[in-house]
Amino acid sequence: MNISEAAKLSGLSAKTIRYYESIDLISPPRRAANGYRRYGEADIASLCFLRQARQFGFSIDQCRLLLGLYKNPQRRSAEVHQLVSDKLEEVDAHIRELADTRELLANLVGACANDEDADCVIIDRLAGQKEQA
Amino acid sequence: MNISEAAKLSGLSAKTIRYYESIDLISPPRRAANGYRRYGEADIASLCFLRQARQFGFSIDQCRLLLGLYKNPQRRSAEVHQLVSDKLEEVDAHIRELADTRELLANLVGACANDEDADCVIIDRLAGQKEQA
DNA sequence: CTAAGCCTTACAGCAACAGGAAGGTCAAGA
DNA sequence: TCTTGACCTTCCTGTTGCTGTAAGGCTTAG
Repeated sequence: MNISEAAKLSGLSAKTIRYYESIDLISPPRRAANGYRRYGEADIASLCFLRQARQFGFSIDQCRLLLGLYKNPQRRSAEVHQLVSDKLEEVDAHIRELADTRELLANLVGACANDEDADCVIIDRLAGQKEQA
Repeated sequence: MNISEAAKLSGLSAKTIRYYESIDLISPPRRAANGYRRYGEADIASLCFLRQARQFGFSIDQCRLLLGLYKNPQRRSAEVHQLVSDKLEEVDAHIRELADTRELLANLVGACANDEDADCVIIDRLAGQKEQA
């Protein structure tokens, strides 16, 4: 099948598929006589795998590792488990960071007069000099 | 003062300060006879303001607006309030998204045998075809 | 005189694509 | 047969917010 059908089946865009090929994330597919890319079932499976992994938040490099494990029948599930728990920690850290930011913002929102005056606690706080902490 | 002292006082890097100038986020400072940038107190205040705003998660474009309000004595605090509540919603949305991802990952981690076997529920789930939902 | 430590500009690169230009190909209809 | 539209190809640019590096000039101490 051509790239647009591969895109439809995998849920990725044709652009993305070509991009994945350009960075050697997937192997180059066969080409038809006219130069068009031809994809088979195994290709589609890899593309679906990648779409899922990306949706789970894995970076391209992490996807590279996961795809390697996916294609390797000699893998140990412990390796996969390790990758995924690392990712989980990563996401947790990110959430904690955002939660902190969220609290700071909520404080600002609560402190602002929200009226027609020029006085603004938010501006004042943002203007605070660098703390020596 | 030269750029490196401005950097120290503001908490930004010299690179970042030059970058902010290049994208017209801050106005170009005066220059000494030798071509070096010279910064004054008002410049430092703007730079500190920007560092704080960035730490609060505001994008460069949002910082542009905030800085405009900061420098405008005719501002209405309601405008500032609006910008910050929008940002708060943005961050909340991001957190919700990450929380969803986190749950999915936690599920995977829990379901994996985590042993020397090649069988791996994680791989199986990631390999699932595109759902028609 | 030279070496360190500032400063300058300008270009390349990161992630993960999306958009668009310029052109080749293919199938269907008038 | 010609044309139209929908495919396909490659290549280049832009996104965000910088950081790194190169290649060179200024300044001050030894």
